Order: sequence, then C-alpha cells, then structure tokens
Amino acid sequence: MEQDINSEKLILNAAKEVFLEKGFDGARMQEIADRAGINKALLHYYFRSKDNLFDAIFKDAFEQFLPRIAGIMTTDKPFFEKLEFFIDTYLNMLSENPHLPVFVMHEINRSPEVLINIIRDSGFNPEALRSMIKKEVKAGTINPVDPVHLIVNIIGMCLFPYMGKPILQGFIFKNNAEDYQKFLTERKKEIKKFVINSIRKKV
Amino acid sequence: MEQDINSEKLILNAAKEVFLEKGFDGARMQEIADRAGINKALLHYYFRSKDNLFDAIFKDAFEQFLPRIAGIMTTDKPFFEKLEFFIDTYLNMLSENPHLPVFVMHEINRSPEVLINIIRDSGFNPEALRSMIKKEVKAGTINPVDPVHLIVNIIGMCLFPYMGKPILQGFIFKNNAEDYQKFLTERKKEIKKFVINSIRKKV
DNA sequence: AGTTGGTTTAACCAGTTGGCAAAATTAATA
DNA sequence: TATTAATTTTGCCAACTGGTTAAACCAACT
Repeated sequence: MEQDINSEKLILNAAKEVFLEKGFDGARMQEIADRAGINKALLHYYFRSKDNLFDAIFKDAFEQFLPRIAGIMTTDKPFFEKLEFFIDTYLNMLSENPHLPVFVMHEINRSPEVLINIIRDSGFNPEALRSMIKKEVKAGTINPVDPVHLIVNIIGMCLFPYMGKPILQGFIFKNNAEDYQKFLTERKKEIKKFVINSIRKKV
Repeated sequence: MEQDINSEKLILNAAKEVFLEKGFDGARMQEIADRAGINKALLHYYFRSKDNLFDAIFKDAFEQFLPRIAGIMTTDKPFFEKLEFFIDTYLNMLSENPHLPVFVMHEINRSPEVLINIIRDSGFNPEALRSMIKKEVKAGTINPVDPVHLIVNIIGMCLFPYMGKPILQGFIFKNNAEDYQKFLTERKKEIKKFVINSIRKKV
C-alpha cells in the first residue's frame, strides 16, 4: 500500500492551491493547514516561515511558467512543427494551471528584486529561441521578424485567454461556461493559424 | 489659483496608487493615508470601509481597462485604419497605466462574483466589434477569422509586454531598462504588422 | 517495558490592522 | 461675535495572524 502520505508533500500541495488562488498577502497559514488536514504549527516545523513556504511554491511555479523549450529545440523537425508543438505544450500547461500566469505576474510585480533572485538560475535560455528564429528568417522559411516580438506575440496570445477567464466568460460568453471551454479548445488551432499566416513566406 | 485640493480626490489618487501596486490584500489603509498626506481616520470619514474605497478604485480601473471602442466604430474610416487606431489607443493607455492589467485580473480572480457585479453596467459592447469584423470578412477585406479569437489575439499581444515587464526586462533584456523601453515603443508597429500580415487578404 | 528521536498538537503571545468614538479644529452662517 | 455644521485629528480597541513553546504522541530500537 504505502499510502503513507508524507506531511511535507501535503503541505506543499495545499500551499500551492492557496497561494495561487489568493496570492501571498491573501493567503492564510491557517487555511493552508486546514486544506492539508494538519495542524498549523506543523507548517512552521517543516518550513520556518510563511516566506519560506512561499518561496518554495513560487520557485516551482515560475519554472512551470517558463516555456520548456529545451526538448523542442534539439529535434531536427521542421520549424513549423516545432512551432505547433511549442504552442500545444504551453496551452496544455496553462489548462492544467490556469491560475499560474496571474499569480506569477502579480507576485513578481509586488517585489521584483527579491523574487528575481529566487529564479535567477532557472535555466531558461532565450538566446536559443532567438537564434533558431533568426536561422529560419535567413533560410527564407519565414518573413523577416524580430524574434523577441514574435515570442512575445505568441506567449501573449496563449496567456490572455486564461488570465482573463472571468472577463471573457462574463462579458463575451454571457456566463456560459461551456462556450468558454469550447473557445479554449479552439485556441490551439486559431493561434497556430494566426501565427503561421502572419510569418510564413508566400511564394 | 484655486489649488484648494479636495481631500476626497487626494484619497482616491493615493488609493489608486497603493491598490494598483499592492492589490487589495497587500494594501494598507495607513499607507494610503500617508501618501495622501492626511489622517487615517479621514479615509473612513469619506469612504466607510476599505472595501468601499477599493470598490470605487476597482470600478474606475476596470472601465479604463476595457478598450474604448465607441469612438472608433462610428467613424467611416477604412478597417485597417480603425485597427491601427485601436492598437495605438490601447497601447497608449497601457503605457500610462502599466499596473492596470495585473491588478484587474488578480482582483477579479480573487472574488469574481462580487467584482463582476460592480462592473456589470460598464457599457462595453463586444457585439459591435464582432459584427464589424464579420462585415469585413464578408466584404473580402480580410481572411475569414473568428472575431472573438482575433480580438483576444490583439489584446493578448498588447497586454503581455506590460504585465510581464519584470520578466522581460530581467530575462530577455538583462535588466537593461532602456532596451525594454525601446522594445515597448517598437510594439506598436510590430503588432500592427503582425496582425495585418495575418488577416489581410492576398490578391 | 523503557528509552530515544522524530512528529504532531494545543495553547498562547505579540504585532499588526481596519475601524471607531470623541475631542479638536476649521469653515460657514446668522 | 456667536453658533452651528463640517472636517480633521488623537487615541484607542477588538479581531486577526504569523509565529513560538512546551507538552503529547508514536514508532523503532534496546
């Protein structure tokens, strides 16, 4: 069986839930303890302070937030396949963690210096993406574009549907949750179509 | 002269600053009072509670956050001009209120029901945008696109550069504030180019 | 059974924070 | 000037919250 659930993991799971929902300032140690089904003092036994616990969650969340590009870059698949894989992967991650973007950006905004230090060595290398796109421009696969702008365009189009869920669902879809969900599933092909239409070189 | 600064306005200005920076949970009534240069009790004299004060700020912020489309729609300018004007206007607003998007989305996320009620009648009509885009598709000006996806694409590309400032400045631009600023100014033409490239009908 | 070490809990504390009541000050009106 | 009303401040409090301490519990080993 070994259903010997370990307390540290219980705490981390509950803490991630609460912090992502409420943010650091809105989160309560008591609520984290309750959701983990343990005593509040145990939080301080495993993690010394609220800040410590938060840092663990934030570091983890931020690494999840950064696009995982290493795996895609190394393959020798054609560029547009890489692009589609990138969009698929990122949207899947967001579907599983819809609160992630707002959480990361709100917290990093609250105290940039401190949090930037926590994530300094997150092993994200934008230079690789940059040079890949430049190569494709040179090869004539795609129109000349600034790589950074292209990346920001794509990320922006992926993030907003999730970050703006209450706004979109409430204003555009008249509180119809199904319509919103359908919209999310359409997103994959829509973003791909939109991007490829924009950058693919016409003959 | 009439520099008879009225206290209510002083409070509202300070409150907007603090709430946008720290969010509801992170904001302190004392700090708002300090920034307004008045006594804390005066906050409760003009606005009964922290919630009341926040609601006033949030309602205002949300209306600012929604794209102002009424003025654009009524003109008889060609579609692409309207589009460019829309992007210019929205990016200008964001330059003046860079904290707005994260603030609105974090707070609306914290308690959707309550805040949705506050902004119920904000006079934003997505249907007008929708039908305008449909008309252009029918007229053959642009490729067939789902209007909602197009709008979400554009808004997403506008928002992310501002919401992700610390991330972009820290990771992409190696903490070079000038490079980030230059990037922001480039955004206008880059978004326009990207969108128009994607949807303009080729002959 | 007794001992030892790690784990969990109950009880409590000190600092903070939103909010209030009453006094004090200023402005307006008679 | 006297009086009334509006605005501002001082001083305070009750509730909440992160954190601590000491006791209780529990498994493993002797």
